[in-house]
Amino acid sequence: MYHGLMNIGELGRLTGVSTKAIRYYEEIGVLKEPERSPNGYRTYELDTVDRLRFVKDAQLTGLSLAEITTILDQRGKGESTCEHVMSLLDHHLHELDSRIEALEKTRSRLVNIADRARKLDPSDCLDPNRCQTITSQDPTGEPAHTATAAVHQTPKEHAHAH
Amino acid sequence: MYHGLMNIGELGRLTGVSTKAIRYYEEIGVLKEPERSPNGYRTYELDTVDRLRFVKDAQLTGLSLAEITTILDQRGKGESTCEHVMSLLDHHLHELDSRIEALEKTRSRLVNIADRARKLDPSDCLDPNRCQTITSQDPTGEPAHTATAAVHQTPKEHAHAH
DNA sequence: GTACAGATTCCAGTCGCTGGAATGTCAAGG
DNA sequence: CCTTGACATTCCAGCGACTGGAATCTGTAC
Repeated sequence: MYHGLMNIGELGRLTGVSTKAIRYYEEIGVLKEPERSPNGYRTYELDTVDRLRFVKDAQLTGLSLAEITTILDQRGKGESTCEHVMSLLDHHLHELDSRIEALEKTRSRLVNIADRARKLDPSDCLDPNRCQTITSQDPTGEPAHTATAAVHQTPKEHAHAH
Repeated sequence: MYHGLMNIGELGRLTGVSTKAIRYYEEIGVLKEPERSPNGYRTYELDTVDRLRFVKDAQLTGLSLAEITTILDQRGKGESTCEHVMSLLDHHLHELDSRIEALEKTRSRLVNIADRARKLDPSDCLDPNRCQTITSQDPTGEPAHTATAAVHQTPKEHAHAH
């Protein structure tokens, strides 16, 4: 403990990252391969904690693991990457904005639909290939198929988010 | 054309869904298997257009294909599903809200970081396992690791969105 | 000895598709 | 008849960021 060496479980506990994820990071090159103790266990040094936390923080800002890896790699070569990081951040700020915008559009669409649904005759719901609740064309005349594209670019969350 | 039969490309053109996606929908049971013409081509009837458009619209509201399938299936059995749909919609409204909230948190975090970065000494950036720009703990004292969880539940969009 | 925790590997699955390869079909034009 | 080209078919692989499980080993405690 005081010697600054640990194996994967401890590293996971310190960083809040699952051992599965840690091994995965190693596999895709986010984390470099650690030393192994004679029994084959991975042994990490304390600074890996920092590294992993960096990864977590960078993810939090919306960077992909691939992008994080490029940052880490460039840094490893001793090059200043502030500008690199800044431009990535800028890029992601814009992406975030458009994602938020798309979600809000979806949200208001959903609210509209729910409102309309509450006023509908439930017996209409039996029509085999239509559902008033969802399918109905807006009386506002909004063309469903141009509006469609925007939100298509903002797919779903993964199932493991639960 | 006037007989209301078409093959997959035409269906795709009418709905704005790729042929790949259509076959995929069939595979996972969103669309039932169509008739085949003697040459083995799928032949769709006109009402499939409605059905596919329903799928698109339902996706727009944030429903997963699995959920859409349950709606379609229940409807096929002639059961009224308005309540079912409504509760799904309600559920997704809440989900949407928390996703938007998470994104906005991320956004403001990002803006903070960028602001702070602009005031930093670039030479600090060479420290091997830290990056002032990203890693630094907020002086506001926000505990990075509780804040972390929320956004972790809102993973990234897919690369094909471009 | 015998649990039990924790480590290792590999394989499969998630979600909603997309891309590509290898092959077959059909209509038009030379 | 042959070729060209646009369509169709199938299957296999991959994206991203993991998670879950199986089968197997290691290490410690009782």
